[in-house]
Amino acid sequence: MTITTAEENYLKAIFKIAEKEDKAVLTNSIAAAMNTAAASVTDMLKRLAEKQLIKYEKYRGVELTEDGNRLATTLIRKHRLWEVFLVEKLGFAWDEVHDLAEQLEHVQGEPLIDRLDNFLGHPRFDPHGDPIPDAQGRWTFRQQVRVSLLQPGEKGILTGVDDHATPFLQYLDQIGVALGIEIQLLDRTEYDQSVQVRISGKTEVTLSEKVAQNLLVIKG
Amino acid sequence: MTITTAEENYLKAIFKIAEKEDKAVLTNSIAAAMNTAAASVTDMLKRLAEKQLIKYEKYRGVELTEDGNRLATTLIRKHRLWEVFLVEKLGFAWDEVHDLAEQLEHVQGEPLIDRLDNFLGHPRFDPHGDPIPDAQGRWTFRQQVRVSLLQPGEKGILTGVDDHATPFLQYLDQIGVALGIEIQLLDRTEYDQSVQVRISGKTEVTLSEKVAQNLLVIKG
DNA sequence: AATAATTTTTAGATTAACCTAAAAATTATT
DNA sequence: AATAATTTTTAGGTTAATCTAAAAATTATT
Ligand SMILES: [Mn+2]
Ligand SMILES: [Mn+2]
Ligand SMILES: [Mn+2]
Ligand SMILES: [Mn+2]
Repeated sequence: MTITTAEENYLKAIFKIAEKEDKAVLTNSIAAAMNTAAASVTDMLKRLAEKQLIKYEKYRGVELTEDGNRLATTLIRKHRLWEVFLVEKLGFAWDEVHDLAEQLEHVQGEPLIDRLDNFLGHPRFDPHGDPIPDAQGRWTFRQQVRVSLLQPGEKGILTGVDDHATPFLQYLDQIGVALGIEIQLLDRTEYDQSVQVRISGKTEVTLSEKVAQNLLVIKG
Repeated sequence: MTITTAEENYLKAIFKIAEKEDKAVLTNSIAAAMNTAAASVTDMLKRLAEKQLIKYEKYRGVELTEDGNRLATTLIRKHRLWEVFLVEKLGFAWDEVHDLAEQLEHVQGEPLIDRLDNFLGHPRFDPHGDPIPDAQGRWTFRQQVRVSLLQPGEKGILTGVDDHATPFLQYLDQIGVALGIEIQLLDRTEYDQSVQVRISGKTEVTLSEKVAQNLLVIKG
């Protein structure tokens, strides 16, 4: 049984939606995530169910089977390892790698990804701070908190971003925010919930609530 | 106008056939090279002609246009650069990389291949000794000769192999033949045209005519 | 509970890339 | 030149992946 690129992409989308909300994943959420018509999703769900990669009940939504989960996890592993390669080895910026990784993740061949992992030194996080499951599909969890939830005086190390879109990442570059830096919350403006923060113990900048919500730190 | 993976593969096949024989490339040669039915080739030729990537005259065969030639050249460049990456960086053997490169060559994105080329140090030849066209599509030519055509006493440096199949490459590994080694022809047996050669000034082995025909050296 | 709104599925098409079998064109042989 | 053999194209189908529009099922509201 062979699995297509389209099928892989659906499995990944289902995995990511299920990650957030723990109910069954509905047709429309998938359609939204994949930018396809709901009818196309129904079509694909039938095929995936046929291949035992999801459990599908008409009108009730879907759930990944163990096989489906394993495939989705591997795909995410591949995507994130390629992103590390593109940034660490080829020198791409963190806002430039997603679309390339979307293609590279579908290249088939187990030895390839194992050797790539080895070449990169078994990285546990990708350039956006997202965890990379290991060859056995195990995840690394971290206790992260949004900058928007810090109390004045509290600080943390930036370990992730929630929004991966180019304009956001380039904005962060511009104000000197990168993974690994220290962010201290100085003050919060009640009116719009914007926050003043100190970056790396030096620069002070104001971040909108939206920006602060997309920055994830480990406190301390 | 977007180009599909299948289209790219046809262009490459046409390029490679045209490389050997200088007449127009016929439907059946393409069908043989691609392992598809002749009718499928005709189908594709119409599409490629529609896109101005080939000049196609019914029953008369095809020729690449300038656009088609450029795309085929780029595809070969990508294929061979990825092969260098897989061998040099990931440690694959030279007989293991072709199928992976067949997939990787279709990953879209100009900056990717330029950065990869740079990362690899602008290699001019792939792991099988085949030339890698540069970013402008220029080829490096070398004056190579088959070991089967050497005179007794003559020697050369192995710079290429004509057959890329795994069994052949593994056989070469086994007898200690690799790119860059010196091969000296000691004697030829008239009966079956097999040759005795000295490898790296040390080992002596007998090569069948078929093997000797697939080894390319630069004399001297 | 009946009706309205929303979500999901079905029905029917389309496109790329393949296929087999039959027809047409070209090339080789008598 | 006529016939036979070969090559190529056309005709007609299939499958995966998409779409729009209509029908059916579920959920929300009166
Ligand atoms: Mn990504
Ligand atoms: Mn990422
Ligand atoms: Mn190859
Ligand atoms: Mn090669």
